[in-house]
Order: sequence, then C-alpha cells, then structure tokens
Amino acid sequence: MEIGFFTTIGQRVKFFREQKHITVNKLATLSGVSQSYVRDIELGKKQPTVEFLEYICFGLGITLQDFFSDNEKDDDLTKAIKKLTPQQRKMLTAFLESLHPTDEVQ
Amino acid sequence: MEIGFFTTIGQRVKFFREQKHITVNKLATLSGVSQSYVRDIELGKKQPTVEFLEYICFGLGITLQDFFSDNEKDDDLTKAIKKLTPQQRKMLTAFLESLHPTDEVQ
DNA sequence: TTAATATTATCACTATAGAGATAATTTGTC
DNA sequence: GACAAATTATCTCTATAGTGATAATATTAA
Repeated sequence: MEIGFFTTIGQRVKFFREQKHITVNKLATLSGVSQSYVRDIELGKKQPTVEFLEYICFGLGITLQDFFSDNEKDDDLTKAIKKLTPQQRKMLTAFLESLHPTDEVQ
Repeated sequence: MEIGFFTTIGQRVKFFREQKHITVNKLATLSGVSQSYVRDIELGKKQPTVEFLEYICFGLGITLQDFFSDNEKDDDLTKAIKKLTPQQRKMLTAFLESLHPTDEVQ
C-alpha cells in the first residue's frame, strides 16, 4: 500500500484507481462523471470540488476520509477499530493507556 | 465533540469554527480566503474545491482528514495510534486480532 | 493487414467557484 | 440615546470547474 503524505489529489486518485485495476474511462463511469474530467483531475489540470471528489471516491469504493488518510496501514487499523463494540473500545483505550502511561487517551 | 456522519460541508465548517469561538470574518482571515466565501460555504451556497477547503481547514487548525472523520473520538484514537513505535504497533495489531479472532488485521 | 472496440486526448462551451466592494446589521462603549 | 468598530449580507465580475462531442491512439480479433 504505502501512499505518501504529500502526494497531490491527482496522484492519489490515480493510485487508488490502479489499485482497482480499472481504466480512467471505467472510473468515470463508476463515478458518474465525465472521462475528460477524471483525466484532468489525475493530471492536476483541474481542482475538483469536494462534491465531485466524493463521486470519484464512490467510484473508487472508498470514503473521503480514506482518500485523505496518510496511509493504508492506518486505515486498516481504523477499520478494525470501527468494528469494535463499545466494550471492546474501552479495552482498546485501556490498552493504549498502558502503552502511554503519562498521556491521557480518549 | 460528537459531530455526526451526515452533516454537510457547511455544517461541519461552522461546527469546527464555533469550536474555536471565532467569527466567520476571523476564519476567513486565518484561512486566507474572502469572508463572503466562507459565509457561502457555511450556508451551502457554494461547493468548495478541495484546495480551498484545505485553506479553511488550515484556518480551523485541522487537517482534511480530521474534517472528514466521522467523530473526534476516532481521531483521538488515531492520534494515539500514530504516536506508537513500530513495536507497540505490532502489539496493537496482536491486540486487535485477539478481539477479532476470525478477521485478519493489517 | 484490416476492421472493430475500447481508451485517451483535445477543445469549445456553460455553469459556478471565489474575490472584492459596499451596504446593512450587529455589538459594543461613551 | 449617539457614535465607532466589527460582523454579516448582498451584488457584480472574472476565472475556472465540469460537460459533451469528437479526434487521436491503442488494443484485440479475424
């Protein structure tokens, strides 16, 4: 995975698209936007609105939060954390506190 | 904190702005964008580009990832997780696996 | 090779993002 | 109350986001 922190929007779109092994054309169709637009985004020739980047994220099968997260590793952890029940969540908080004795977590 | 999942962009901007106890005017100055623009965003009358939402997030003192995260609780956990050393990270992974015996984490 | 099909590139057009100026309104302080 | 300073509302204008049509290029099959 490993997508860097300082990549551009276009680079990130392309990265996630190639993850899915689909063409610009296909992504455009899945997203419900024009092909020329997806192309311009990837090339950095257009600055997408949040609204349209959301469409593209939908086409990519990810959320905006996923899109802007620093790396996929963190995302997997986040996803795992979101599956937790409230009780398990408390256990996790306690666990993290045990790793950071001084800091207060949560 | 507790900002909901399905709020609009404008509602989220306003939420974070009021968290900071600053005016629309001040946020615009901090963000380096016009006051009328921040106003329109909050009212949902304009759909900001990612680029300009990023400016506003800077003015709010948060990241785009923070902006799109479902709630602050998750963010605190994420922040705590990011402080971990690689070894501690492995411990966390093992911990999460112990909570989800069937799923594969990481 | 040629034909058929999918993908990418280019370009002109319309809608709207974003700025800037200023009027209206609010929030003080005297 | 009146006056000053800040905040918000409104409006016009320019730059650019996003589309659609089509040309160019690549891919596959026969």
